[in-house]
Amino acid sequence: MLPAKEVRIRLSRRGEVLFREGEPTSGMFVSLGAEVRMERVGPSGEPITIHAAKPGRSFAEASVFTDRYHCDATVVMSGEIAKIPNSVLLSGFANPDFSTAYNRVMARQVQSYRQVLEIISIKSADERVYAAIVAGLLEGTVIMLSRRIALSHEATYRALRTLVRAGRIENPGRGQYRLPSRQNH
Amino acid sequence: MLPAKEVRIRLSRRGEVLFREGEPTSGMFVSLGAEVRMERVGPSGEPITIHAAKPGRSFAEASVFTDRYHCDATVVMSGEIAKIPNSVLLSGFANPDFSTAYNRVMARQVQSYRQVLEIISIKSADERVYAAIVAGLLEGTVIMLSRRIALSHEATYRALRTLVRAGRIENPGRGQYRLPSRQNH
DNA sequence: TAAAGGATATGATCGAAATCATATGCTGCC
DNA sequence: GGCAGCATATGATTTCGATCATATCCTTTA
Repeated sequence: MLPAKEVRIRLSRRGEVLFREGEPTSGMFVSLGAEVRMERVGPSGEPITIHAAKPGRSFAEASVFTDRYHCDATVVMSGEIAKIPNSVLLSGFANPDFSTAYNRVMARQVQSYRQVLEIISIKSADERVYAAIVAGLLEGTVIMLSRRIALSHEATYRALRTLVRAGRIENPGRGQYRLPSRQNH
Repeated sequence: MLPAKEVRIRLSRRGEVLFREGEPTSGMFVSLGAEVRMERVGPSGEPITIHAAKPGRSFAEASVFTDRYHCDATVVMSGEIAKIPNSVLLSGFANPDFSTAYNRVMARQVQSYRQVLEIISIKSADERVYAAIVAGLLEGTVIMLSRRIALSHEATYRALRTLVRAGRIENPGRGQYRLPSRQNH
């Protein structure tokens, strides 16, 4: 739906700076394999992380609506990154199909963020991990899950163990966890 | 940009419920003068504030892509609220100007959720509260802030006190907190 | 104007998660 | 094959936020 030749895909190396706070905006990005951290410096000069974009996620979507980037974007894990120039995205809005599809993506994002937000608000580690598994957040390693739900990985492992012992989840093999197949009608 | 006659504007009174979790979606809303709080009840029955929509802000934007509302919306301050039916919004995507404007709103939402997510991931109460203030999340009461950043209000008050004592924020009056005006060149 | 309810504020105690520590299994790679 | 690095896993200790408790201030309302 977007002109493919306008979307540039580049391999970005760890340490590379995609944009800095205050620079004129040029476009939004979609990480294909890289991990990018966006941060601002706080009033006392300390870095404040705004967002950590992982592979498959987009970032700087608001670029097209503002004239300056409001944070720094640094590549923390090398990988490919696609860049969609402001002009391309803007002209994409003239296409109803693109507009609808893009908005669906954004709406999903909002929903998923709300869900994670809710899960993180659960105080008990056991219930938090359980809710995360129910929500399908256990993709990849346990450590990645633990970071997603703002819990130490030790606490996450312990919660998983507790849930297994309580029969609320299954542990078919080392490092593998899943909801029980509900034969229990 | 949208057919005016399709957009219903109503005066909503404090305490009125616009929609409840689980109800079929009928449309999204834009607050003109009202303040609306969206919350869900957590697993332990405690209210979790998802979003507090102030005058000029829209909410329930995902309505058009989902069939059920996922939270309760209650009017906490009387005022006018516009309702945009799903069908109207969908046809609005045919209009490039509307698509662009609407996307601006969504991009802002995504940005704000990401930021809150990062802030909640900060373990230290002091740093969490400080980051929240830097992010401009201290609107309304301290208790509302504490719920937004998933911290008990007692811990939030204590963190505020610590930050004031450390000179990182100012406390010009009871219940008032703000970043220092940086005369510190 | 008095009462009620909510926000602000802070002290005391407790428990759960963070942290530190250690060990093993697995995978990639030189 | 052997080493390095990372994920998995769990024990021990500590710390910090949750919780309970209490008091004042302020706004609303009866």
